[in-house]
Amino acid sequence: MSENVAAPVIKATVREVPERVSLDGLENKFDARWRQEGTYAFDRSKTREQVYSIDTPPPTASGSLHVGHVFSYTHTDVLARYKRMRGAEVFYPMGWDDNGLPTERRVQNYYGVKVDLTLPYDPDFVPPQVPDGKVVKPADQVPVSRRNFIELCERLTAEDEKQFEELWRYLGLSVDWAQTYQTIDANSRSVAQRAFLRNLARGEAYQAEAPGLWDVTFQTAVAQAELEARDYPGHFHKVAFRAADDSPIFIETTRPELIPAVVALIAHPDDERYQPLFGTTVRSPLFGVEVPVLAHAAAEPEKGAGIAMCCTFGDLTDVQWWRELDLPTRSIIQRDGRLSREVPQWLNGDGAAFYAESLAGKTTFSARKEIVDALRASGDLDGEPTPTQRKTNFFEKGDKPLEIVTSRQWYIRNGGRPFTRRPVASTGSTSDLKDELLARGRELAFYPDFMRVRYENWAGGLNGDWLISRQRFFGVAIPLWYPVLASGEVDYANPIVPDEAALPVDPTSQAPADYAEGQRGVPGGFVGEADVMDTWATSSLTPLIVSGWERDADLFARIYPMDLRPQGQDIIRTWLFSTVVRSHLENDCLPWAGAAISGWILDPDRKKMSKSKGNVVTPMGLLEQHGSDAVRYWAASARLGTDAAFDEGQMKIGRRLATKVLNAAKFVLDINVGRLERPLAGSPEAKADVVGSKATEQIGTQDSPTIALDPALVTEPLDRSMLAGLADVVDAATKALEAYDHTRALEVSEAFFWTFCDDYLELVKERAYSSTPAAASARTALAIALDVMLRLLAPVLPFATEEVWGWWRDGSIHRAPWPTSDLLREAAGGVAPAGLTAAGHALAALRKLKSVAKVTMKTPILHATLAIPAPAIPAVAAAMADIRAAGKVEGPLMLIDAPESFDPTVQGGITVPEHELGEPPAKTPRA
RNA sequence: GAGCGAUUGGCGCAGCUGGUAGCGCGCUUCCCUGACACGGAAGAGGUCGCUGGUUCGAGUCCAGUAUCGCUCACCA
Repeated sequence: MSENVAAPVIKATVREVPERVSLDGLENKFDARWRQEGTYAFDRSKTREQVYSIDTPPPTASGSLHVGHVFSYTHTDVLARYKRMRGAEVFYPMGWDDNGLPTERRVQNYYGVKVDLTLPYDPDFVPPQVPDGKVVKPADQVPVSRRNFIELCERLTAEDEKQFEELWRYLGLSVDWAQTYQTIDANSRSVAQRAFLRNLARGEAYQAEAPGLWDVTFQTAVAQAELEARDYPGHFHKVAFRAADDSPIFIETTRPELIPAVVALIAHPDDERYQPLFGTTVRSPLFGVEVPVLAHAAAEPEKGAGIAMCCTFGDLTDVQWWRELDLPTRSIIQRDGRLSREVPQWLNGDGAAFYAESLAGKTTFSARKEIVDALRASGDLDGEPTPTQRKTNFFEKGDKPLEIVTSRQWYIRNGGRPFTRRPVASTGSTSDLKDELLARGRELAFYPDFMRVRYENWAGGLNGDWLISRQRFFGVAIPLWYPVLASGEVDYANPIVPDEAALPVDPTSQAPADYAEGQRGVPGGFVGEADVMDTWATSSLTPLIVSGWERDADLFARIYPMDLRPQGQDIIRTWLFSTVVRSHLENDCLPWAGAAISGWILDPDRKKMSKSKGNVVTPMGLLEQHGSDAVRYWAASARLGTDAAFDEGQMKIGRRLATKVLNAAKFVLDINVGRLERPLAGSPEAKADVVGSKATEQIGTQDSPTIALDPALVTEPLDRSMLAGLADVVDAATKALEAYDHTRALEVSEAFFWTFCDDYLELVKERAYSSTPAAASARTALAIALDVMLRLLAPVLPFATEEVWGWWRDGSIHRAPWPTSDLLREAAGGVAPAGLTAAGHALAALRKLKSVAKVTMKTPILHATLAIPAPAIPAVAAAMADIRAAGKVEGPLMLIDAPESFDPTVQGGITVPEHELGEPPAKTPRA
């Protein structure tokens, strides 16, 4: 700082300052200008060290953006603008997550179509016209090929995406709109398929035929990350199994409809009640199936009767027992959630007849009723079912409890099961994958830091690998085919893999190399994998998608690994974790250095805002009503990781601040170009000046419209003191933003700005108006402060600050350098910030006199005595002329030492002219 | 059941490495002062959830406890 060569003095030319300032219309005005001038365009000639790259969350395209989006995206934008002003070349893309179930459902309803995998692609397909709001019943939906369906998805989401972009532009996100992607576009599909194939080649992706959680509504397997435990009412049924001697063994179950699928009864090995039964068999009620009584440590003696019925499969504990005790498989629940239509082979006699007659093809709900009735009739039900409330796993988007069915699925290793990777070059590591991923979590910077525990909880608690295959249509296809053997059987164990150069591929409509389409589904031919990947399997690759992985090596080297992932706290276990997994497996590094986690928006009742509650405000309406700067101010007032209330009051404060910025700037600039210049009060010319603004303006035109931001011109102690305070603010704001604490930065900047307006501006006003030598000091200090304060506020208030910048500076403020304290400290010349504080207190004391006397502030004070703590006396004395002018003190103003008090107070009172006091206001009692 | 946050004037929040509380809104009173009435001035209002402990001294550190929120686990 000390050795710096004096920077050239900035000379600004004031072009035009509007007569009336306004925030209205700034959003569209500057969106157009920024677009035209490419203000936020990414310069890809910059090196990795110069680049700050952001892995922007792609919002779900099929739906609408809500206040929560505005909130969290503003956080990112504030940071992006800060980094840009700090000189970084910011890579700030925007994606649209149009891949997956939400889009699929929306397209299905919007166009009234459904996918039929057997149909060929029809290039001339025209979707049916569905009137707005009409819902086409599934039976009436037009079947289309998957490729046609995907085209419709792309068409519809393109419209949504246009609207989203409009909103983001209006909000002022400094995104480079040339850097956009969709999670279903060809590049994303290529990246997703390529990454999958590489996982496959390295043994990190595998398929397995296994029992897993299944949603019967969407008829797809779901992953652990998509589960949601919800309260679900049920009943305990006390049911008798029979031992060899016909004595009853009571179990308790909430799912009696699974009795036909029972494979064992299980109790804890130490449970003395059941120890005699271990190794024996018992008969199931109604069906008379003999099942063993077994011991397993996972059985809990306190739960229910202490002995559990193990069925294939009622829950994940059943799966565990089935696996560890090597039990047979007796599945009766089908993929549609109904009991199988054929009588299971292990049933016979009366049991088989009962099944055929009363249970086959029933939903679990009706089957349960049938079985309970039958148990009651047979005397195997002890007492009546007792209601209970339990937690059950649901698919987060579903509304029926998940069932467990056995199916062939694809998995990617994520540490949920023990796995050791091949030693990797960089570390030579052969540690367990879970440990490696936990280490990655420790390596990643979380803002705020406590969000890390969510990662650790999740990664540490995984109990299975990541299931990525979905039995859906709109998604990235799993890029595989399987040979069909001569027998007609499909050889899943030996998938046919496409060449990476051919990606993306759709195995349901394209034949693998060396095969002809005519060989599809015939012996000696092939079948295509029908499943798609889950949407997270694509979005876990966003850093690779945006950075041109395997497509644009030059770009990749400048962007990846990235600097920041901003995202919501709710998807740490999904998006954040899965991205770390993919990056770790593919690139052996973290995908980004840090993750900024935004909180929720709560409505005033402290409930999470949600559509279903009908309390969602449309963001565009909000922006139009309050102005984007105001809404951004509200968002920026909440710290990362903290939930915030939806608070329009805060937006009004933001608007007030933005308006104040315009007005204060207008004043500073006007006064600098002499537009407001006027003779000192009391001089003969003063009387002539009351004519009005026209005359004043004419005076102003005498001066040059050029302002020199020259620290050497700041000579008065009060002015220097103000700049010293601002220097501290710059340092504090910079430090806060470096720590991703945008709230703190805003707070200190804003507080200073108000002090600047309320105290400093008022104190120096008279001097700055005048043509005295000290006026130049005030004017220059005002201009220097304005220049710095505008830049401090620019990340939060991009529109108001850009407006003001345009009045007197060239280029965009958003490409201007972030302020440093050097120049300010130079101008302050060692004067302490406390001087302004003391003078401000002195002024406040004078104001208080008038306020207490209930007179207007322009009332002259005839004499006053200020008691000031001794250390502050020199500063106040130095600013005496300003204090007298601002306080309109016309008579003597005495300063005396008041060691007891830290604030200046008035002693002895003041005198204001009698006539100014007027009649004391009549005190009428209030109702 | 485990973990993580939060608990400060009516409301929304700050209080960094401990020294007897700050801001904004709202409220009261006053002022249309030539940057701004989308403004300005001055006020009233809190023993910082509770209980202990460390310390000369604790919203600030430690232990426990309560309430709220979230995350994970919990389907017999």
